[in-house]
Amino acid sequence: MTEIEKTLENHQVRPTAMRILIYKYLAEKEVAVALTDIESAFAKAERTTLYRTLKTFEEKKIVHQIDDGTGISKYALCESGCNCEIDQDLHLHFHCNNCNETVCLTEHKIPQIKVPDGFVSENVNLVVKGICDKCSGQ
Amino acid sequence: MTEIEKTLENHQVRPTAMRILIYKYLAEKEVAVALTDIESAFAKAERTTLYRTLKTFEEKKIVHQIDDGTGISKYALCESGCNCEIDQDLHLHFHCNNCNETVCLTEHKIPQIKVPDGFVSENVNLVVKGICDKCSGQ
DNA sequence: TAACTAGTGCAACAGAAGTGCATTTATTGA
DNA sequence: TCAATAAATGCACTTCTGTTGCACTAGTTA
Ligand SMILES: [Mn+2]
Ligand SMILES: [Mn+2]
Ligand SMILES: [Zn+2]
Ligand SMILES: [Zn+2]
Repeated sequence: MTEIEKTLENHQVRPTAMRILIYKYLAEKEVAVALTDIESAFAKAERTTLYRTLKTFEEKKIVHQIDDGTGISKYALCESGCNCEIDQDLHLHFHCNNCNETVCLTEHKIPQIKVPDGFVSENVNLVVKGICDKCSGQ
Repeated sequence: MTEIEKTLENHQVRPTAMRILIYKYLAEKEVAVALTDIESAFAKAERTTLYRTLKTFEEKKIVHQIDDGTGISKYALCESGCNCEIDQDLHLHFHCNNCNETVCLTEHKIPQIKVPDGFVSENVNLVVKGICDKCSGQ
């Protein structure tokens, strides 16, 4: 049993061939991926299967969904520092206006946000847009 | 010439009947509105007209678009404190998980966010989700 | 092995966003 | 004032993303 298979089972996800492939793909990418990205990477796979795999991964906290403001859902593996389970203390995301890629900045936590009286904050989504390290050329 | 007509012309938007109505609608609502909201408020109007009116308003800085993470674009009038023009110093938005409405918290500015070396921050989108003042009951 | 459960493939649908083009309305200037 | 021009609107259609229903297959369990 491989490392990936163990990881999946730890999250109560049965390690099917497709799931292992998708997990590998996500692990190799350093950026958040959209469903269509996976779709074009696995031309032979069915879109629905990929879709449901992502949903399962999300539900079982293997990946977290990212709303980067493009209108397209992105997904990235939850790593240490992700803290998806507790829905608190989340990291921020960076979307590059040049290469259009979105990355997790897991080491950058979202600061405490004050809201007016009467409002109850449950969670926070923070996306910084600009130029990423690869594109800024430095 | 009414106040609204003046406002539209100040932004280089010709004050047609439809535009004035939509502006009024936006001004009366305290929450951010989606295209479909306007659509149902003006049953007789054409969706494309409403769509293009919002685009024009956005382009001319009469409204700002809000991405609240629901996947549906919302729009709200730019007021003093909005600062859309300079794409900096923006306010945060609050999305209620109960009533599903999104409001501008114009008085609440987005704090300065640090990004890693090599990354250049151009703008920031911050959405707090939770329970709004009306729904929290206090 | 039989019964059951989970995963996959295929088809179809829904909603939002966007485009092309003809028609109507408003503006301009001869 | 009226023709030429430009802007706004209405209608039809398309694309894209996400989502669901259902039949079939593979895997698990008793
Ligand atoms: Mn992330
Ligand atoms: Mn706002
Ligand atoms: Zn980039
Ligand atoms: Zn509410």
